[in-house]
Amino acid sequence: MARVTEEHIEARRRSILEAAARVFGECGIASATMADIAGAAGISAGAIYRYFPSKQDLAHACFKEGAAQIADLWGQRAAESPDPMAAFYAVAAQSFEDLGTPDAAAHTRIMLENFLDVARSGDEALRDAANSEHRHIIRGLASMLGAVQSSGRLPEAVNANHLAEALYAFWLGARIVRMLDPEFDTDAQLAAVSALMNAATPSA
Amino acid sequence: MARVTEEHIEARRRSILEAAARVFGECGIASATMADIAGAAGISAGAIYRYFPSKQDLAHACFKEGAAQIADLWGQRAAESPDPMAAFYAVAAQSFEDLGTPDAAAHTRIMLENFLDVARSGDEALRDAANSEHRHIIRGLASMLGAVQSSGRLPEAVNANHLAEALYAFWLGARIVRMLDPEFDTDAQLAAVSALMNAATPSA
Amino acid sequence: MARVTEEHIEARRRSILEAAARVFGECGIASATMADIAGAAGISAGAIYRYFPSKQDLAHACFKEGAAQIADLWGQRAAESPDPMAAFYAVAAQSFEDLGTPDAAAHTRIMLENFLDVARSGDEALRDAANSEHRHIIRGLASMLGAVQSSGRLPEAVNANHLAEALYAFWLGARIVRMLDPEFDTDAQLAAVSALMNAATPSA
Amino acid sequence: MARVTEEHIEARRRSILEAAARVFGECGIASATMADIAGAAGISAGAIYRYFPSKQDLAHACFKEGAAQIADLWGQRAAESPDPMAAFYAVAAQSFEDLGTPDAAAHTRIMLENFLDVARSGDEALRDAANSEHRHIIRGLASMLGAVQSSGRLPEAVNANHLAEALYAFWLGARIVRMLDPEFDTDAQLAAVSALMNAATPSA
DNA sequence: GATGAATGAGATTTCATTCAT
DNA sequence: CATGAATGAAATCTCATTCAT
Repeated sequence: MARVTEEHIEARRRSILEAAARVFGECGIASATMADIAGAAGISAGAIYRYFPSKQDLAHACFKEGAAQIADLWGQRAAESPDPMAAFYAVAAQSFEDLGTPDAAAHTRIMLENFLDVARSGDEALRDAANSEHRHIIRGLASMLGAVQSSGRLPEAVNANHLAEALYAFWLGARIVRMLDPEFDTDAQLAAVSALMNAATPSA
Repeated sequence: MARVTEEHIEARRRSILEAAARVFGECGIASATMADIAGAAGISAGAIYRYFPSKQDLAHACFKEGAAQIADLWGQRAAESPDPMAAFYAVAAQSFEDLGTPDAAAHTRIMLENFLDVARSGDEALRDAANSEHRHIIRGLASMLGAVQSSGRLPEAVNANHLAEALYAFWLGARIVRMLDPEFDTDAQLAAVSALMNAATPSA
Repeated sequence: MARVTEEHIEARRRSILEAAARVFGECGIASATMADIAGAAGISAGAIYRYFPSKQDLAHACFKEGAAQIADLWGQRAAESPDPMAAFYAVAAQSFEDLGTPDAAAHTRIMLENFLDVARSGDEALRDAANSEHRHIIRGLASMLGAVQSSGRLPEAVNANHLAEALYAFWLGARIVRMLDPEFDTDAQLAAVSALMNAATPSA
Repeated sequence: MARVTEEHIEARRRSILEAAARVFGECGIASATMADIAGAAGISAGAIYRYFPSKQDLAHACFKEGAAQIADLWGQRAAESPDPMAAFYAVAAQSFEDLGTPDAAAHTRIMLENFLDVARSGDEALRDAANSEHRHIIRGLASMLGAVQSSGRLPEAVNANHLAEALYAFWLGARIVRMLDPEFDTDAQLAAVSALMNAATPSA
């Protein structure tokens, strides 16, 4: 019985989280009301407080959820792809494409709102948490690029770590522009970057 | 205090705008109160309404102010620099550095909030306005890169327009990461990108 | 306090309505504050908004309540009285007397304020609604007078419809003067009108 | 010089009063703003305070202005008409017709608002002032009817004073209904009342 | 004497949160 | 456990009124 209840509780928690992500993404954290979220989750407003102590906490949980999904995406693709650079293109292309789906678009917006919150709160811990997300992805990218460089397909003159950072920044910026402008042609941009890297390859 | 000079009025308007940018940047548009802004501007809350019809309008004016400053920066640097690529590095380096100043940091945050607002409102007109900002800068970048390509310092295999878009996305993403992580080494990233482009230069 | 009975909710609605009528009647719709009404109803100001979407709507509901009471009074008396003219005197005397009670006085004031609102708003629909109230009562009066005339107790030279309108106007005007001047002797006036009608009766 | 200034001041006072009557009549005293009135009078908001100590006082002055006009109307017509009853019809018909003009309509609305104010304020003095207006007119009407009665054209069984009150109430009520419903046929009502009085005349 | 910018005191309305049922 | 009615603390915005110019 306890087992079942526990699962039930977890399921309820997830459904609230999903409803919240949908609503926060749509309206923004500040504009969304607990009643909206409760409605979207099919429960009463008061019930939410059994699962999350406050609206703020709920928003935070939404962000962590989204960040985890992104991290998964990078980690998984990187692991399963034999060609490191292909992994980057695959992940980037995938996440750009995902922006067309309402859920991923909502997560992008929540992520941005969270960045703003973190940037504004002087809270070092929050900042560190957010930054470690970036760094985690960047580290993955850097190790890919290191492998590429070792295989001679990236000139030694280029610092792999810094290029990884630049690619991450590109990926983040492109997601944002694409969020606003669906015609922003991220595939073509990826192709241009790819072409530039190929051209820079000595033997190519 | 009637019959005040036109300049006085304009100065008051500017001081409200600056106070608003400071406060909005610090707290976020939704959390900032008109009383906060009035306090920062050294006037009463009601007085603001003589200059801006609503909080929404005030926020919008702040955003346009910031966008205009950015546009100026790109336009000016591009015009005064003999070497096109140097202009990009200069603008990028300048704006990354500016993020250290409270004003520029505030404008970056306001810009992001505005992006979110625009993305959420289905308003096509708002969206177009925001996108034309991006495209304006990208066009400038693209013409720089076109010149670089004509002079043989960028392989023909790389599409200059798409690379310009990618560089813009990089610049936007880097600003955001840097906003969160002051140690994000944008100069080194610029150097890496620069090195990559040099390596790709045929004669190099 | 969830899962409250339907009756409880309806009772709460009524208590707000009564408090509002009391306060609106006392202070005027514009001067009365939602806090005043909430205080009179023994709840918080915010709670009112669960039952009425705005102050405007609350005021409108108060007016309709009062109008319904008046309409009831006319309809009921007319039906139960065998002698039509006696019904008019009874209704008029009753409503004049009621003006002494705080509730009826409040409703009279609210009615007047509503008349003003309607007269000022160019809204045809509002105007029609208000006018149909008048016409309903006048129609009742006219049919009474028609019966009187048929029985030979009102000269044919007098148009029953127009006299009904005049009596209605008298009734409305007398209510207003009496509202201001409690010594305005409406009973004596009714007697004078009655005497005039009797004198006009041919066979009398 | 002093003379001219004094006249100038009086003229300014009047123009403010007229503008206020227009605006108060249109919007209601509570909704009208001092800025609206100032705009209508072609001066600044602050300037009004040189002529009237407060909005409340200005509203009161407007009411007195309107009351004086009505009193003039009754006094004048009564004096100049040889046939007393004809005077009543003339005044009534005139004031009903006037309701079509914006100024008279505005005054009617202001009068009603003032009635409400007076009824609500417990102020005995205000109440007495308003009531003496009524009584003044009623007294005039009563003396007319007394003359009619003396000449044998009104049965002794009818109390002239009370009938005068009833006619006043009719006149007031009819003005209000007509204000809302321009098709309310006050002339026909007057004719019906007239027919009734004729029918009641013994020798007729 | 006139102006109109500024103030400051609300008023309506909205919600996150609590807690009786 | 869930519900949703109620609270209470803002926050935006409006104006009558004042007073420096």
